[in-house]
Amino acid sequence: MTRDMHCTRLDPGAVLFRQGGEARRFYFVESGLIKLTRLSVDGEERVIELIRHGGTFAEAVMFMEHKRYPVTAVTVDESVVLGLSNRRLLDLLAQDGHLALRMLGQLSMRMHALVQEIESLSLHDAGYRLVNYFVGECKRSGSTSLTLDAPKRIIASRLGMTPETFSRLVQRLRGQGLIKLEGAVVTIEDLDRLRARLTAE
Amino acid sequence: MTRDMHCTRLDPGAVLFRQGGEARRFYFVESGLIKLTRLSVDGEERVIELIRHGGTFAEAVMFMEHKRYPVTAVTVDESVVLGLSNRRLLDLLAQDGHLALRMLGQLSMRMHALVQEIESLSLHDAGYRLVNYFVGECKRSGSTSLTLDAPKRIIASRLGMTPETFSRLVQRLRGQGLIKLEGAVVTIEDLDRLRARLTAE
DNA sequence: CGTTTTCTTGAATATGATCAAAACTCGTGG
DNA sequence: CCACGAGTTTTGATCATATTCAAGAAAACG
Repeated sequence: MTRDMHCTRLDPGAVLFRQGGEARRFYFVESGLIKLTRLSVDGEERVIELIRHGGTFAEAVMFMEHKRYPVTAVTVDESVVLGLSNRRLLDLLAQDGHLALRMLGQLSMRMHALVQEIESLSLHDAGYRLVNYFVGECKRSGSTSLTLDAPKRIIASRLGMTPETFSRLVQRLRGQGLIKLEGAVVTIEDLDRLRARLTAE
Repeated sequence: MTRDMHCTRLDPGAVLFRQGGEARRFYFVESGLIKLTRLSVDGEERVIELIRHGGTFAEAVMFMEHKRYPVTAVTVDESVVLGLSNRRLLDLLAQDGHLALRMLGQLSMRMHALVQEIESLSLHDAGYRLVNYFVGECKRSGSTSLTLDAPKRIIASRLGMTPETFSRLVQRLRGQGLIKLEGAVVTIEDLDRLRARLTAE
């Protein structure tokens, strides 16, 4: 009926919104994969975050005075997203007193992650960041292997390095017998030795 | 009476809380200057944010499940801060429905800044970040000069570079007649030419 | 298949870090 | 007022990491 809530299926490469555009709605990911990117003046693109099933994004912007998206959102895989208008969100917040607290919690987690990212970028080298990513993904899934669910060049950008560097570092880890790589599946061979790199060195 | 709200005067170098510590309260800065830093495993420190008069910090953490400070807070100058307990904040939120929205707004701004920082770190070089800082400070104050209100080594860390690099870059800008430096006061000589560096190059 | 994009590998380069030492600042006490 | 010492800043020389450019291999796509 109203247009303040709508569910859409999107092809890969579809643009949900652009950095700097007026923020009218925020999104919930039903399925698929969305990349949030930031463009520099000279057109370089950096992936800030990857959003998967169950994730929300752009919810933060709704509460700013100048409602402009700070990032561009583009689908990586075919995705189904639920969009909610600014207005609708405010209604929901009014109805449910706890929702605001839950959102504050969400944003806090997000901020925490961003702070970690900044630390990582300025205090650690690319090798560290890559290993940290592998170890982190394994911890999340509880498994000893992980699937790169986006093109490597996207992951590389997400980790703040070029595809070339990413490739070289992966090769090196392979050469040291720490990981195995079959297509998009990374298997950790020696998790302990990998973890050790994050503390010592 | 209760200890859920207290105002303190602090000498320079005082530690308000440490990264990883249990988050019991958040803070409001009456006067002075606070640095929020992040420590890497090998003890390197990176300044994430500088908080001045009127600023709040650590308010985000209150809403997370694992309430642990993600940064360390240390006074740079003598400062007066107001501390509010977790409990007290929740009371205030219950009383004032709009407060939650205002806080969401605050956090959004903060997140926006962090995203910008990540972009800046991965897409731009140190020279860009320095100029960007100068231009940004001037825009904020409306003036054509700015005072470095913290030791240069702190500013350098905030900008994600070493003191040495900071010093060298400032010298270069001076040599090009773009800025003037007298003690801690930076005067912009040629704002247009400085701004031009942020777009082109 | 042919075409396009992604990935890998190599060589050269550059930016910023590190190490080291000198110059400067500033507070303290003789 | 000057000397001293701790901390900060500047400057120089060297070095390392990651980027860039280029080209070939592999994979994805129609």
